[in-house]
Amino acid sequence: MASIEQGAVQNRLLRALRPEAFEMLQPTLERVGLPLRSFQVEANQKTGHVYFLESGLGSVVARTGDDETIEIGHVGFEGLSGAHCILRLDTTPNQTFMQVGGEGIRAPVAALHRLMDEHSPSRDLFLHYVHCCELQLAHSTLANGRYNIGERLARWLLMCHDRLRLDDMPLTHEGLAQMLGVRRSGVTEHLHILEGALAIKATRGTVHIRDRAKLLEMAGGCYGTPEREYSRLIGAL
Amino acid sequence: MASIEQGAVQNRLLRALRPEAFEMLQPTLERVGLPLRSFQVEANQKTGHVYFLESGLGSVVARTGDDETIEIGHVGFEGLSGAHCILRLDTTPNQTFMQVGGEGIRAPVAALHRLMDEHSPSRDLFLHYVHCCELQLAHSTLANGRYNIGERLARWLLMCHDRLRLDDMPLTHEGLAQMLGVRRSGVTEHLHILEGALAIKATRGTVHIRDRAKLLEMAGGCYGTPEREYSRLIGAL
DNA sequence: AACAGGTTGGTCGAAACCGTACAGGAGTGA
DNA sequence: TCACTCCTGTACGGTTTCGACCAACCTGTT
Repeated sequence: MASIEQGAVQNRLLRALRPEAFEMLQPTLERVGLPLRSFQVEANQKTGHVYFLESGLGSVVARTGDDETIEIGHVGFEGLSGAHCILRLDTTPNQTFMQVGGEGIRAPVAALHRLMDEHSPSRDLFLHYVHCCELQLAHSTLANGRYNIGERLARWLLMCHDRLRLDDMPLTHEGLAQMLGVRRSGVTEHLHILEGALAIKATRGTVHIRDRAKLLEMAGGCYGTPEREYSRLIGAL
Repeated sequence: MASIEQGAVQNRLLRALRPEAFEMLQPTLERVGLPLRSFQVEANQKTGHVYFLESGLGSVVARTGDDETIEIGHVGFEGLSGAHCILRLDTTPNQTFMQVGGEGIRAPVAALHRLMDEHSPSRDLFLHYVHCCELQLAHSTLANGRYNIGERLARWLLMCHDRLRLDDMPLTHEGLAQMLGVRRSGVTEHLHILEGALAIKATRGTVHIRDRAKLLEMAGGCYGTPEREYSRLIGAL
């Protein structure tokens, strides 16, 4: 296995590590493929590795007692899956899987903990990342409670666009509906509205971002705060 | 100021500390009153103390760019306000204030950090608490996205009941509406339904819990997961 | 060329929820 | 006692979203 150099890494958390910290982690790192619908974290099962995404999109999903589900977190090259490990937990009731396939770099949880124990700037970096996730989640709560489908959809597409860095995003209406927790045909309808405003172009299995500014406008105040906090604390994407 | 003894403390986090850890914190602790609507955390302003609640109920609220707000967290004697400090941040865009007045014990943030640095079981305790907050928040997202007002109201009353340990809870329809992010009259209507089911009795300014089991039933799967995780990780209430 | 499976477009009535408004009651202070 | 404020009950029309459906369509496989 070729060794992994910090300069060649896409993941923003790995990049944000100081070189000496990266060196500590480096021997334990391993590049892995992350195919569509593969799981990085299963509910209530011990998590052995954290996955620093290089490409693709991961979704963290929560489930209630009566099997309702919704997306509660979004992971791309700006983050990692398995954030509960940062909080010294080996299990969580939530699950994480790839919504859009990609690849990543994984590290054993023990190596992450060693780094956090021995290097406080790195510890703070990861803790701050947890805070960003929490903020993102807070704004999902806000979005679900106070905004309509059109605004939430625009927000979701923006968040996805941030993470995939592709104008052609491989997404289906059905997938979007599951993430947003709404009806599939509701998504279809609102995609048409966004398309009518020339913000996007939707074709079978893909959503093409045509005018990001327009999309921002249509998301209202629903998008933004967590993103600003991320760039303040961890760095611009 | 009389010194504070661990045995006499109501707060579950302070109680869960090992005695030697409590001793480290003890000289910095200070009992304070927490009147209705007082703020413990202001948005984007430096937080000097964390507040371990002894009684009353705190609400963490998020706000979007266009001034929509919603409750994203609930704090009572089981937790503390200022959880972002555990993540080594001195500010957060969210705010925390007392929804029901009470009292608490505050500690300087620096003392909290010292304890977390020098005593890893305490560090883990606080990190686990952050995880519980995150989980609670995740389920608020889920509730707002997938459950109707009646179920969300029942969930909120249960969470409040857990934290206040009072059957007569001082709450107004207006206050509930703001927390849930719905119309005031929607709350009135659903309180009547809960009352019709003999789960509660609502009088001016108070909601009386009459049949908690009934309330659990009416909340559906909307309530429970975060609470179970709290008792697993930190201890039964 | 036919087929199967996944994806999209669209419809229907029903239900939930909203914004707004107003009136009456309960508590509070002058 | 009166005036005032806060809280609660209730109503209205209008909008959003749901649940359930079906038809059409695209894409790769047989």
